[in-house]
Amino acid sequence: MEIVEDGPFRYRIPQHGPMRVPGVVFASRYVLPEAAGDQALQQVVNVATLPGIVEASYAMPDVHWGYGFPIGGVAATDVGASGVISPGGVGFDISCGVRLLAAGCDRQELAPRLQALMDVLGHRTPRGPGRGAVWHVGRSQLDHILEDGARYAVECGHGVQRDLNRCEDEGRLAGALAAQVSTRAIDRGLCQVGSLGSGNHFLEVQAVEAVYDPDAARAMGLHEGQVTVMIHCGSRGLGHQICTDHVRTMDQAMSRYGISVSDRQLACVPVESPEGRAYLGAMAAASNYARANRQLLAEAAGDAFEAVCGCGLDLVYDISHNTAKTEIHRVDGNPLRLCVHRKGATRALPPGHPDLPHDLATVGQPVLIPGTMGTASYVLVGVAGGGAFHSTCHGAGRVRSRHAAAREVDGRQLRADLERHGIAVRGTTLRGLAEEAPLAYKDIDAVVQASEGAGLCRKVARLVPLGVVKG
DNA sequence: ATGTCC
Repeated sequence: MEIVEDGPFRYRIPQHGPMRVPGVVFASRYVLPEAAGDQALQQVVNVATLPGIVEASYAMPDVHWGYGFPIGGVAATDVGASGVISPGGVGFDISCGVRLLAAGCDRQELAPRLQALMDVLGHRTPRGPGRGAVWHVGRSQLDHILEDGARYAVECGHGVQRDLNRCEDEGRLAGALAAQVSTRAIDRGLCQVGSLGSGNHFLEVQAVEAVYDPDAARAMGLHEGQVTVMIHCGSRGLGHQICTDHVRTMDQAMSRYGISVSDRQLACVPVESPEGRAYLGAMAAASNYARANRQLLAEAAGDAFEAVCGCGLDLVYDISHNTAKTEIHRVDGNPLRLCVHRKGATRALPPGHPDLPHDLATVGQPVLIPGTMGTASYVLVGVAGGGAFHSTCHGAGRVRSRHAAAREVDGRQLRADLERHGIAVRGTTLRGLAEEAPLAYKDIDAVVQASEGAGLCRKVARLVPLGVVKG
């Protein structure tokens, strides 16, 4: 495959064959080979063939192989030109995302209480595959969650209005259609509201190690030495089931719209079709479920801090990195209504954007980047002129399969190494720990450097782990 | 990511 270096941190895959647009990969020379090592770049090419795609099939520096679309992929389709929506461009974990909370204490104050805090957090945070939840709800309450997301959780007393001001979409994605969520998806969702899940999901207690942009950090409520909590999780079995259901529907419906794709995992239909509207309605419902999920976990973490440390947690921001959104963007000078797929990619709105909370209007939108377990995480911010429809990376990006990582890493040794570095671990299985070993991921510092170098975002702060509750 | 296959 031909790849042309177009500029610093920017590579292009020229349009060829059935591609409707070129591929554009944001990466450094250091990060690119890792992306090219698997099928991810072929997936960038495959996405470029989808009906209605505009500008380019984009890949962020953390790109890696995924279901149909690469993880770390961004693709926008022109809704008015029969542009398509594809569940594979959102991912199985619909609205998977990150919430960052700022604690009212610094790391020195926390140090003598860290183990006790981790014990309480470990005890109160449902995790692992299957059942277990902070909030036990019935069918009618679940319908409200699907409709109103974190807003409903706050209405029920699980948080305060300020939380919603610091959530993407104010904690509620409009357009949810509970009727498009199958009974099986509902059943899976009932017993998981307020739970981490497994895999790379986690709750981490961190400290702000470095501040690169003091003004932005101050506006976000962050300073050097401060303790933070990062929660990374999604829509659990409910979102997974919705993806499964609608991929099947679209796979069967595609040919009626004259669409054929090279990979069945790219199943898609026009945004403006009954099947497209059904998926987007169900996807919005799962998004709201994920946002309520993070709201409930944050409330439980705040209770743990109050009990052990005598201080609370304030929300910095909550943002998803697996979504499809209808947005207006200029393409070749013309404003178009686009369906922007971000799969393992984070929206990064620039200063002055109308969707920002008013107290962050001049700062830009916080972008929350979870690193690999035991390494750093980042707070970034959107910048003016950001490419890929104002998108950036979402994390380190996997470079080794779970299987390979588990084969190469001894979970017991890894846990001992983390503890030796002062990181308290409240984990799940040792195998689960081994699968998330740092060697299975790209270097988060290199990914963030490439994202910033490509002009997609700017660094605000670097966070280091003090303790981790593993999903 | 996921009651890691209905």
